Amino acid sequence: MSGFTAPHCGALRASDEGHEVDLYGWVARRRDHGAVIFIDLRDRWGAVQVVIRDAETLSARLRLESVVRVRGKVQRRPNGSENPRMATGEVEVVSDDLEILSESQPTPFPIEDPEEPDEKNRLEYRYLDLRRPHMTKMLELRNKVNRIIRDYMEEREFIEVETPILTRSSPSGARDFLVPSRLHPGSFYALPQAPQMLKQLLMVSGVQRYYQIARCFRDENLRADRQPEFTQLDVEMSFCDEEDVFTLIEGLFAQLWQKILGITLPVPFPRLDIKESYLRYGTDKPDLRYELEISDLGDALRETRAEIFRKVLAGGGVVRALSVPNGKELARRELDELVTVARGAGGQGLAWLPGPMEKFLSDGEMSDVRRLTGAGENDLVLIVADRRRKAETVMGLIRQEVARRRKLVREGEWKFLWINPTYLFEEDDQGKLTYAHHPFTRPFAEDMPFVEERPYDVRAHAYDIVCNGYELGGGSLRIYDPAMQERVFQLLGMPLETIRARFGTLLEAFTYGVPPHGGIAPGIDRIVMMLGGTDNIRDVIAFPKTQSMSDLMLGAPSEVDSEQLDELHVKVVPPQKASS
RNA sequence: GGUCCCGUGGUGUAGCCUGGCCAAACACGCGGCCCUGUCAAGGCCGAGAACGCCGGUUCGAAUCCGGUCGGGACCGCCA
Repeated sequence: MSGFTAPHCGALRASDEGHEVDLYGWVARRRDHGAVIFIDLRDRWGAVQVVIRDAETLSARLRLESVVRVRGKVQRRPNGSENPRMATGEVEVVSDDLEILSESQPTPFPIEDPEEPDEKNRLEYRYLDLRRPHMTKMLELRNKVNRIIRDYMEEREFIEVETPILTRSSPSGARDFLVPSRLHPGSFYALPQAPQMLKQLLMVSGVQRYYQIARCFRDENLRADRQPEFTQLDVEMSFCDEEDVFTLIEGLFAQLWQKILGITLPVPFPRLDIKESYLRYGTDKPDLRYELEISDLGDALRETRAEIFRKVLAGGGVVRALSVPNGKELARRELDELVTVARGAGGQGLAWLPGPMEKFLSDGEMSDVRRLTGAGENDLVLIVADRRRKAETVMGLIRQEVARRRKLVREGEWKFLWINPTYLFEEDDQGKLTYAHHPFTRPFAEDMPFVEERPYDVRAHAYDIVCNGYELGGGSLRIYDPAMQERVFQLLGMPLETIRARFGTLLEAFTYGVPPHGGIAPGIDRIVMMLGGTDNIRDVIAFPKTQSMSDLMLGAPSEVDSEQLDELHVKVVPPQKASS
């Protein structure tokens, strides 16, 4: 009998009673009573208890995590010895032949211990980390998500088209990973940050409904929810409007949540203007599982005697506040910790009322503050004054931190929303106009008449989908009208050569009959994170990298032979060591 | 580029703030012995770390200071 066709350890049930089986698996636990030994034999599907008698010769070699084959009979456990905590707990397999296929040394960390091993060890011995049942579940979950996505998209007549990994540096804003060309000295391929241009070209090709579970690469710094390579459900569709995209994606999320968690998500998802999101929540990916809304105190404090506030407002900055319910009971130590959070985000600090600032505020100002923030008797008002973006970032983090500390987050809720509309342009570091998304994002036609006077008020047909404080994806309708496209490039002040070099292919393609189109790209890693109940993207990627982008298991990146470099026409220039 | 947290036997932690009682404690694992029904099995015995690395302060450092390496969280960055 082949072990491949043998029954699964974790699948045995009372109905299998009496069956003679061969089992293959790993020794998960061993309980040695001398003349009788119990082992829990684990495979991907779970574990079952095996009873071994007369096993003197073997017992010493039955090490944890060794791979064994057991032949025996499935029987009901003796009355009273059933284990309700195991799915297979009603039965056991009585061994009459046991073979050790492969012995295991003691593992660098316990496989069965519910406690998480150190991250370093997990990543160095990732193949063992993945053996932990929790991680095996994550792999299975991710597979299930992919399958549901594929079924869903196929049912709606989308076709999956693969796009190249060796491609050309693309228009989006992240740093590229480059691959030197052997045949073209001095030239490089870029790994795709997203198949953006290709999926739009597929619309010109007449594919009409494209999707791809696509690997994307961005050479930017990592976060708990960001890896340098990640996977997107890349979608593009022709002849669609925003509602089509929303409906499609809401349906997909509803199905995922239904099929995996058994939860019915209310659709459609609410929509929130991005400016409003920044104002009220201090972020473009608000967590709506708690209230805590931020208020703007600008109008109330413009003339205040409190110099810090007045100066910031006079200098074009903002003053924002958050009322903490029953915050008066916050200890001074906790306030100091919040100040540390604010400073950690680059903020100047944090003021609070009632508090030391109070004496600089008039009665009228105090009552305005209370009115604007909705603060009651026992509430504490936290205040940040800074340049707008900084104040928003700081307040957003403070809001999160307060919610976490005060346990205001309603666990178990799923607060999906669309960030929409967004705006076409942003200000860059130099105060210049730049695109908020990418230069093909379709503006609201009705907003174009005032683009000269108020460019930052021009709305865009762009959207992000957000859940519980995570951005799960984003997309837009694309410009297909050459006149509109030209206008946008002109407003951005992009030189013709730059446009041709970076977007020439797409613009030319658009002269051959381009359907109006749009798309979106939900991040699969983050979706699996949410469904798997983890807050770390490494838990849903089989072989992830560390924060410094190393693969501790394989030892990547690594140096290569000078012959390889020569062949690629690449010369390494070591970084300048700081002189001591 | 910046801020913050962590680094003690194979593993997970305690000790570090308030240096000496710490060649370092506990649990799991590991080795040996006992035990026919356990399920985190149990009992007894045993091996195993000079406390990431380098330097400094001190009569004395796991404990204080500086640097460095590694892991993590965040800001910047990431349409």
